[in-house]
Amino acid sequence: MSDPALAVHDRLLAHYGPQGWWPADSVFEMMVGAILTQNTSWTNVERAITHLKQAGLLGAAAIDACDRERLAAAIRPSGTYNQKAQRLKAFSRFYLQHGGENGIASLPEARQALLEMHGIGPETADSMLLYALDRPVFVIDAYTRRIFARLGLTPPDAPYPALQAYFQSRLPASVPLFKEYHALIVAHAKQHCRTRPLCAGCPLLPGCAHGPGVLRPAAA
DNA sequence: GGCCAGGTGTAAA
DNA sequence: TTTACACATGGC
Repeated sequence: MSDPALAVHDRLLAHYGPQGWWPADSVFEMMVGAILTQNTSWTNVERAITHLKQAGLLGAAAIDACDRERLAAAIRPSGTYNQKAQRLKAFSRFYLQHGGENGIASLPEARQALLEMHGIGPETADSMLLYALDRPVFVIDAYTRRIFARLGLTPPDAPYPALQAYFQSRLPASVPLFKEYHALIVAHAKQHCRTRPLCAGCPLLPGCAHGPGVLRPAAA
């Protein structure tokens, strides 16, 4: 009998297939995307990243050197662009000071160092650690909290560290597994569990309309 | 026109 | 220590 946390992953993977996260051309682009996607749809992040590329601003030195207003204008489609411009500049400085992703990756307390930066919270830090730096940390987002609360596996108000511990204590510490799992949760949430407080047709819920063990889209 | 998006930080109560 | 709000564009 496998753990429910692993069973959910297996069902999601069987249904949706590998998600291929994180979509980016470089490690730095991934980390930029992690900041840009804060409370923002990925399609808007893509627009912002395209603008950055066109402006020659998708590099730490370029972001560090450019005016905050110009950076903000480039990332405008991602929303909260003034905040994010400031955050990108702070992160780019951090990135340069540590000698790039390899320097950051070699920090024993990389997570703590990221969290100490203004504008990088636990989800952004863990997204960077998992997808950009290949550290086996499980990323918790609003979807994860919502879905697993609905499944009755975790308390709805469980704090971030408790949810992270839930997964990390039950799953093998595998970077590919953690990457795929978080991506699958997002893919599933987009399709089924966006609405609150309950998604009656969610195939992961007990007694769902699709019957036991069956995963397919809620749309008829 | 309202709600939501691969959150985070700050300020009231 | 909770709760509320600001940040802000774009899709549905």
